[in-house]
Amino acid sequence: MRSSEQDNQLPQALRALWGQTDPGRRGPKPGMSVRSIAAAAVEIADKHGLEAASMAAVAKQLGFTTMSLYRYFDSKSDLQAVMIDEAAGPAPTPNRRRSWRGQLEDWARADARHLAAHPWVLDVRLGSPPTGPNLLGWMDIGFQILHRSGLAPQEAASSLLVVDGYVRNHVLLGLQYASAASGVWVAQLRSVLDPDELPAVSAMLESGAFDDDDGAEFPGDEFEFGLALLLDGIEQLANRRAK
Amino acid sequence: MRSSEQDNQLPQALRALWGQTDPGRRGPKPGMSVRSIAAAAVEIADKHGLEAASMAAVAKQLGFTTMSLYRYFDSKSDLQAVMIDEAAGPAPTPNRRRSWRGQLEDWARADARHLAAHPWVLDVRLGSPPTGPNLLGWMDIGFQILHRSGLAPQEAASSLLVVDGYVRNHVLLGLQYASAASGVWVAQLRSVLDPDELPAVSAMLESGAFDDDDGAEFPGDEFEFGLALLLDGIEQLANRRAK
DNA sequence: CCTATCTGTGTATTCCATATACTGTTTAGA
DNA sequence: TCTAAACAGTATATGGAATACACAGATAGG
Repeated sequence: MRSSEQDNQLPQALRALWGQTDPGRRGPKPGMSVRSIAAAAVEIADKHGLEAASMAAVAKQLGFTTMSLYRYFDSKSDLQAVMIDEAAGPAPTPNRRRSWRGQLEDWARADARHLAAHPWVLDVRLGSPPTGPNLLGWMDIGFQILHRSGLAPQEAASSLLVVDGYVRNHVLLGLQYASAASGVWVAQLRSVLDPDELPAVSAMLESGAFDDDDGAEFPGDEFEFGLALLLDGIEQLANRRAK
Repeated sequence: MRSSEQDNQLPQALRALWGQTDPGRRGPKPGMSVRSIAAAAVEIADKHGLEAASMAAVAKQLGFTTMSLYRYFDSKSDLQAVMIDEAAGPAPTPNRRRSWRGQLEDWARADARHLAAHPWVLDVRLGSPPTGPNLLGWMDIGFQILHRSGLAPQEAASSLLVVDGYVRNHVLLGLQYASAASGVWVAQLRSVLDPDELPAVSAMLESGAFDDDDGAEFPGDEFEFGLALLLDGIEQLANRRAK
């Protein structure tokens, strides 16, 4: 029981991230910090996946006991919320020379690179929208860019979510389809698929559209294809608004 | 060790779904089936979330012991793969009167309704693309629709993935933002945000773009907005192809 | 200086996925 | 018809996870 008044507060760990530290400091100084713990957890997740970042593993990495972490985080899911913010890092600054569309493309590519570097981020299921400084920083930059496109606030918000959603999904699917197991997947399907029942998928399989093209840089052509699709749509809307 | 020859096979549970049953039936008849187990698990997940669908809980629901399930599934993640297929159900048949664009809209809306009915589906992290009959059925219908748009196979595949990704993300965000906790989230942000550092997010907050509009039907306007954006892009591409 | 307050520890609980060995059943083949 | 192989479901055990709770020592405000 921390604050019995109104429990609509942010979790303690998140408040710490925003520098909100209640001054009543009596006992010993903390030996760790919310950020340092999250950083250790990120390191583990980067190396061995989200599952490996258990409370015990993180604590061990820092040389403390498992339970010590609970002085900083109410629960593991709070830790993960901060991990995500930590992994995101500060938002990229847009290149002022470029058009809003170009800037939004850059934003999306940076987002994609970040997710590709920390794929486990996609495994974390948050119960609420982001509340960490870094993630809100990304959001802020995105809104700034779209603001200049002339879209109404509502539309800008929706558009950014669409772009972010696209990026997340693309990276996720990329991990699923383009992995080394992709050839395996195609083979598995072939062994089981009835071309009469699922003609379109079968045809797609034969067309080679699903075949491995690894060795491609990231973000690659597929990514740009979909992104352009989206931005076409947004631009069209913005032009309509401008008239 | 099941088949030591080539272990690029589908997991036993998935093969069972496709009716591939190796005939050597000697012992007693199975008292359950891959589908019935998955159905029970879906029921639990629908009611109490994915976490509640533990092997023990599912087995208990069916009146068997935990370990009995391992006769049907090699691992829990296999179970979840089948759960997703089970929850998806058969793909919707497109309305032949509508244009391909209209049919694709319908497809996306059906997808959204399905996900909203089984939100836990979004929590399942699959290591590979779908391999179940129902999900491939959805895929097939989607490809059929896009085939009629005149897009090349590669483009059709990408486009469908983009649409599906959009739907998934929209539902996910919908659960996060539009939940009853949304007002809470806005309040939390207000308590912590510095309008000088994050001007665009702050402005967005004040503009009311994030305020609760629950009681809205699903899929709602937001959904249609983004979907139209996407389809505009796809249609443009298809027109370019048609020329 | 002393005591409330805070940090980190030790221990225990509960839940989970899953390995392994076992019991009993069915049926193919002799 | 007999019998042994193959199979269904069970019992038991292991190791790992999150986290509750009570405590030991440190620190600083009064």
